[in-house]
Amino acid sequence: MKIRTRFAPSPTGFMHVGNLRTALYEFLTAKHEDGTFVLRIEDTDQERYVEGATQVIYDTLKLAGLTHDEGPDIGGDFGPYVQSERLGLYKPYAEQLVNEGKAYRCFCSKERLEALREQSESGYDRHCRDLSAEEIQKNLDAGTPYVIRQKMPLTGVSTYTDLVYGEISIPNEDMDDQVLLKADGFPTYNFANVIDDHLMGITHVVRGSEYLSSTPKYNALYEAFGWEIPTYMHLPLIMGKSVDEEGNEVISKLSKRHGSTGFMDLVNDGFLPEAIINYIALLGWAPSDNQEIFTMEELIKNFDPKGISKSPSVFDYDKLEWVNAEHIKNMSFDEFISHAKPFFDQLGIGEANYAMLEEILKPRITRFTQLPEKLEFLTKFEDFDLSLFEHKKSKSTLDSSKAILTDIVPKLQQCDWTREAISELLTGYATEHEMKNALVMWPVRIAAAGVAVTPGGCAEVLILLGKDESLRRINIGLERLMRS
RNA sequence: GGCCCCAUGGUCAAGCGGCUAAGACGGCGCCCUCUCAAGGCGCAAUCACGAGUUCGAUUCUCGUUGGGGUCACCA
Repeated sequence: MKIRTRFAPSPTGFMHVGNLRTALYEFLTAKHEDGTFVLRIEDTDQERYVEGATQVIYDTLKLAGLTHDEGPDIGGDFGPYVQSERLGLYKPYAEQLVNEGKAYRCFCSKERLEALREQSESGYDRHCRDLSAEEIQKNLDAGTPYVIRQKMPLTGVSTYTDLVYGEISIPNEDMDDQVLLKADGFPTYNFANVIDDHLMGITHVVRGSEYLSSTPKYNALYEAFGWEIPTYMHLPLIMGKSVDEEGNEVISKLSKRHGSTGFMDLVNDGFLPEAIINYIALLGWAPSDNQEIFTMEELIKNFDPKGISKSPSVFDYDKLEWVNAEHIKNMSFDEFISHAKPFFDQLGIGEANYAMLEEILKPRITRFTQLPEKLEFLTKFEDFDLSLFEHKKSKSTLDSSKAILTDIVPKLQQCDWTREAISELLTGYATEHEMKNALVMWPVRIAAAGVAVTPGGCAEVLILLGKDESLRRINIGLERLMRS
């Protein structure tokens, strides 16, 4: 039988990386076995409805490369895939269980339940579980609102096997008679979930470990209907580092206060979707070899639930940054340029120097959003501190700079403006005067760029600036040195 | 608090009764080098604690401690 997994998010308008990782593992579990990945929108919570939130889900999945095979937008044989369009479907199932004596109507008021919860620390007292037929009829006649609860076993232990955590056992007495149908006739989340998963033929339920202890409740439902229980795969949680009021570093479940942890936030910060996917795949899972950089195809091929760990893992921005840089380094020339072009355009950089830009920038950025800052010297040139000309390691001083620039400017004016020619000119000058390259390169680069740090060396800086601008800046620098 | 789960360096982690306890990120140092990166080399840093089982425990069992999750007519 083909594996079928589903991603069942609530449209909240925000896709947390934790949810995204769950979706990723669901996707990988299915695709590794050539199975089917289903998208189901769980939008039954009217109060939390957010305009356009469903679109955020589609956009995120598309950008992340988690393409679903069935879903509200593309259809499939098990629709509808939006829970709000399935609302009428659940009640008959609940009533079936009532008729079979596996569930019952509970007429208890919310006030009673609340009071109950306050005094006894245990759950519902099963007050309505054994009402007589007369009592039930009386309540029905009186129009008392009711919910439908499932009769849970009173004694014994429920056990199931999770693919990640192994055998999990829960004492039955700890399980409440769970509500299946609410007073408004709508199903509870748990109930709808089981019905939908069964009706949609879901074989593997992949979800966060917060469901570990409530899974026996789900199983009780499958059993009541005589349905096959799916394979479970619970995932360790993703944690974040933050600082508390006292300034101590604390580690807790990932949330908004841990910076940008939404997928779209990360993308806006310059992280590549494929790098984010790569990184979160590694959060809580390790391949059998030591591979760290993966394409989606490789993830699909290598994914194995055996490598999923049980303990929570901390989201590490530094490692994400590194993964992102690796993906950039693995890009082809065209890929690199297509990502960089918007920034180049913005800075007015033409295609002429693309080849060189790719070469010098690729190993120097970890995110494309750093491009404007790296190239800022091209458009911004102010009077800089002359001490920049001093550099111990190159043995560069104000005097040496003055002398070398004076010598070099006329030669540069005659020079062909190519990388090779400029390099040859400068190294040739150094050799001729028995100087280290550094001594002559340093002042030229500083004078032209006006900043200490540039991507690429002297020749590259001069090429990027162009002959006129380079000479203009170098002359300004030289004049300032003369005056000092 | 009850119940469930988890526990290897700062972080991600390999390990599955015998190892000098992998690897990666980050940190530090050196090399390369016209700056900064990239790259190369190296260093520091981990089995939470206590009992067992065993010839031998990071590995198996129990307990302690710590962490997380969960206890709705919310999803």
